[in-house]
Parts: sequence; C-alpha cells; structure tokens
Amino acid sequence: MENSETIDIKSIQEFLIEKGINPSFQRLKIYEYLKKADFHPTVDNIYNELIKIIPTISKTTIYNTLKLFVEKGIAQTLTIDENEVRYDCNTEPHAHFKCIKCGRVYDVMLSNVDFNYDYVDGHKVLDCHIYLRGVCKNCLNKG
Amino acid sequence: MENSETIDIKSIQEFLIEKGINPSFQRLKIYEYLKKADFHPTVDNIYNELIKIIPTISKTTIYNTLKLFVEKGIAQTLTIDENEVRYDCNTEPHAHFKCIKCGRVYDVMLSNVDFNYDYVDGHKVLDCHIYLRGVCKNCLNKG
DNA sequence: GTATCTGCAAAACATTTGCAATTCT
DNA sequence: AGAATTGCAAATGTTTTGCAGATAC
Repeated sequence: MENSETIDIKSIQEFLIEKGINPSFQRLKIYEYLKKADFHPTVDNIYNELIKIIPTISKTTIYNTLKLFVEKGIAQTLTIDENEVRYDCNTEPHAHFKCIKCGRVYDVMLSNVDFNYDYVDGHKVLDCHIYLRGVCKNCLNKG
Repeated sequence: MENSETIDIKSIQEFLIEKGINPSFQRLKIYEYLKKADFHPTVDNIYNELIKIIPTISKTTIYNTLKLFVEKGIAQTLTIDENEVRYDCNTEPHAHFKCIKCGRVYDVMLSNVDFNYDYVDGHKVLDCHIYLRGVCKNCLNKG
C-alpha cells in the first residue's frame, strides 16, 4: 500500500480488514479509487467514476463509506474551498495546493513547516491543515 | 480601523467608500459586527445578531453583502470545517485554530511560518491558509 | 427619475435519514 | 436465519436566484 504502483485489490482487502472494516466490493472499489486518484476526488467524482464499474451504486453508499473511512482514520476530508468537500487517503503530513484555473488539488511538501504543533497560544493542537491557492505549473505553462 | 477599540460608524463608513462600497446601513452594521466578533461568525451568527438591531434584515442581504466584501478584498471566507463557512476581516497573515469542544475559532500567530510563499513545487502561490484543530485553553482548564 | 439596494419566495444543491430490499456467511 | 450492507426516496439545511418593492441621490 506504500507505493501507488503496487495497489492491488488483495492488499486493499487485507488493509481494510486490518483497520476493522468489512471489505465489501463497494468499499474496496471506493478505497482503490481514492488511492489512485491523486487529485483528491469529491463525492461526485467518485460516484461518476464508480457508476461505470458498479451501475447500481448510490451516492448514499459513497457517503456512508467515506464517513466510515474517516472514522477509522484511513481518510480525511479537505475543505480547501467552501461548497466542495474532497477526500484524501494520504496519511503523511503534507499541504494542499488548489489551482484557481483548473481546479485541481495537488499534494505539496513544504520544508521547515511543523505539522506537529503541540501547543499554540496555550491551545492543545491535534490536527493541522495547510491550504495554498494559486495557479499550478500546468496552467502557468499554458499562458 | 487598525485598533478594534477605535471602531466607530464614521470610520467604517469612510473605509467602505474608500474600498468602492456604497455604505448602506445594512452594510455598515454587517462590517461593524464582523470587526468586533473575533470568533469569526457564520452567516447565521451575523443574522441572529443583526435581526435585533434591524428587524427586517434578510439572510439574502447578509449573503449579498459578504460576497461583495470578499470581492472587494475586505473579508475572506474560512472553511476550517465542512458545512460551516465563517467570515474574517482580519487582513494580517495569521492562522486559525478551531476548538473541537466549544467550536470557537481563534486567530493565532505562528512564528517561523511563511504565509507569503512565492512558488511551491513550481506552482505560483497567491494565498495561504493554515487551519489548526484541537482543544482550546478555556476548555482545557474546564477539564 | 433612474440606479442601486433590499428582502421575500422559490429554486437549486449537497448531505443526511428512514427504511425496505439485498447480500453474505 | 440473522446481521451487516446497500440504495431508494424523502427530508433537511444552506446558499443562490428571480423579481418586485423600497430607498437613495
């Protein structure tokens, strides 16, 4: 599961079981898609992709499954923009960059930024998100 | 306008005109409330407060006005949590901390964090948000 | 008198909930 | 059969839109 080139259904199945999640077909496919879609898909993205493979799948199942994944700690929500919740299953500390032209969301690694704050201004910190917005290198090249 | 203790309607009026915003009574009151409510209010917070002063005010006006403020660059949206858009008119670079117990959102200053990234991974950065979540010092003290 | 601004009501969306049908063992 | 899972349809809640009346200059 460490390398995106080595994703296969069997290892995802073992991973979900290990995390206490019954690996139904729908759940396997949702996790598989999350892992390989590096642009951090929305519920709609996931639905529109999986309906091709599982014609009976419903958005309710996508919502239920993502909620379960978040509860079990194997995915997190990104709310980099209002009215657009995205999902990420990359568990390493990283920041997110959203392109205001093409809308894509990229993972970025920032040096000398501490994602593991302990206390700030006396508040106990449990979680840290860094969101950047701008124009991505693809869109810059297009003019 | 620099110091929260010196807010008065007249200076807000001048400020809005300077920014190209016609200072109607509703707009003045919305900006005034935004300036003094340091917990970063939601549309609902603003509505519930201003209905006391302006009994005929509608949420549509709040939405319209906030949209205008964001367009004119005198306010920004915070989407630290999904399903909850908050507004901030503090224009200095700062991070936001949300308490998972009481729900309050605090401004926090982080040292050695650069809010003015120029390029990251080849992407042109225009905007940077840092969101922290945890338990605030008030809630820590309560046990 | 004309532009702008306001606010009601309806529409548009995303998400959640209740529940019945389906699937798995 | 029994428990978990799925998915439809309805409900909920937030934000947007259309438009008519009010307000300001």
